[in-house]
Amino acid sequence: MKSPAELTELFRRQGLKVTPQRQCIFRALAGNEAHPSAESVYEQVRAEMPTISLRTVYQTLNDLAAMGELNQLDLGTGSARFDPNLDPHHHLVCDRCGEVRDIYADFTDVHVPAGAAHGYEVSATEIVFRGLCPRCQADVDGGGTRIPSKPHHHSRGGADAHA
Amino acid sequence: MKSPAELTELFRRQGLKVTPQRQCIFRALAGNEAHPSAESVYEQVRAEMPTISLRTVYQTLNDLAAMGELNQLDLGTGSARFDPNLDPHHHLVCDRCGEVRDIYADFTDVHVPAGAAHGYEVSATEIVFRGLCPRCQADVDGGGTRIPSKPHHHSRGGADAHA
DNA sequence: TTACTAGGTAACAATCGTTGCAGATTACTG
DNA sequence: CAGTAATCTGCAACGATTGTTACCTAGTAA
Repeated sequence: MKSPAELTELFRRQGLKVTPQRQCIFRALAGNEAHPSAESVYEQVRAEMPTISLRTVYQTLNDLAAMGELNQLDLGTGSARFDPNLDPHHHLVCDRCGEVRDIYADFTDVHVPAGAAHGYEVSATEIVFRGLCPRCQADVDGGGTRIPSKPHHHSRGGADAHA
Repeated sequence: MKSPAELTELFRRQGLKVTPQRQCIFRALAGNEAHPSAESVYEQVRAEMPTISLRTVYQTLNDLAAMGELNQLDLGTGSARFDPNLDPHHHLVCDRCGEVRDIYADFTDVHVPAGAAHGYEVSATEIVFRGLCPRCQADVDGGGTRIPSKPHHHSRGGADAHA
């Protein structure tokens, strides 16, 4: 993702206003490798701007995603995750706490076998490795942060792992 | 997935009762390659049992998934999808209508590069190819079924594509 | 067949994540 | 510095899924 300063300029060029709320969100995302959920960004931003609304966070995150400055991921952790890392990469997800880590590797040879595409025009390939993070391997029964048994619902910082 | 008859026996062995509702759901899933959502299975089953509740469908699908007789997928289409196909395979998803198709190919060489696992114990690898199904390629602006993701609401079996 | 009982079912409410709205507010322009 | 359109905030609304509970029934023992 671009730097807060570059995003500021980009927003202006697009006729969008650069509000303190937005700048604060830009800062919260800069270099953020935690793949935060909207709720998580909200918590972080709220430390600096206690009156910001969750609605505004969603709004800005969606705007950034629409502009391609942010990737929105749905990894089955119950809520959308936002990834400022725009380089081609894949993910490693902890089935228990929902932590997400980036995986860099050349998987350009992974493609739909000829004849199995069913006429689809494939535009993206996503590879997700699932398993247990080291912390959860040790904490198998314990009370650590956990993804709700069944997918969907709840976050409370939970999805962002024991980060 | 096992046949309705085999599932019936399996449920009995587990001390679970085999009700007409469950058998109806077993039948709805047998050989179903549409990767239906709970709502979709509900619609299908309701044609035969108009009084069945959506709650019962969820309950049974969850039971089947817990027993490993069904795979629950979260492909970012807005709702969970259930896949009776237990053979190792991957998926092709239409970004517009949410249709899902199975892809069989040997991707056993796809793995987390040594040293990039961050200590994770990887238990599964999921590959999702995203793009546009042939129908949506032609129907780019039209009023065909669409994933509700961002736009307005009102769906009704929407996630199951123009099936 | 009949009565029993562990489970199941249906209907309803609640929860979580996310978005639609409406009125108050403010960043940018002239 | 004022005008206007874009934003912000708070809250209601929504879709997907699960909790609760009061009846109901499949499977079984008698």
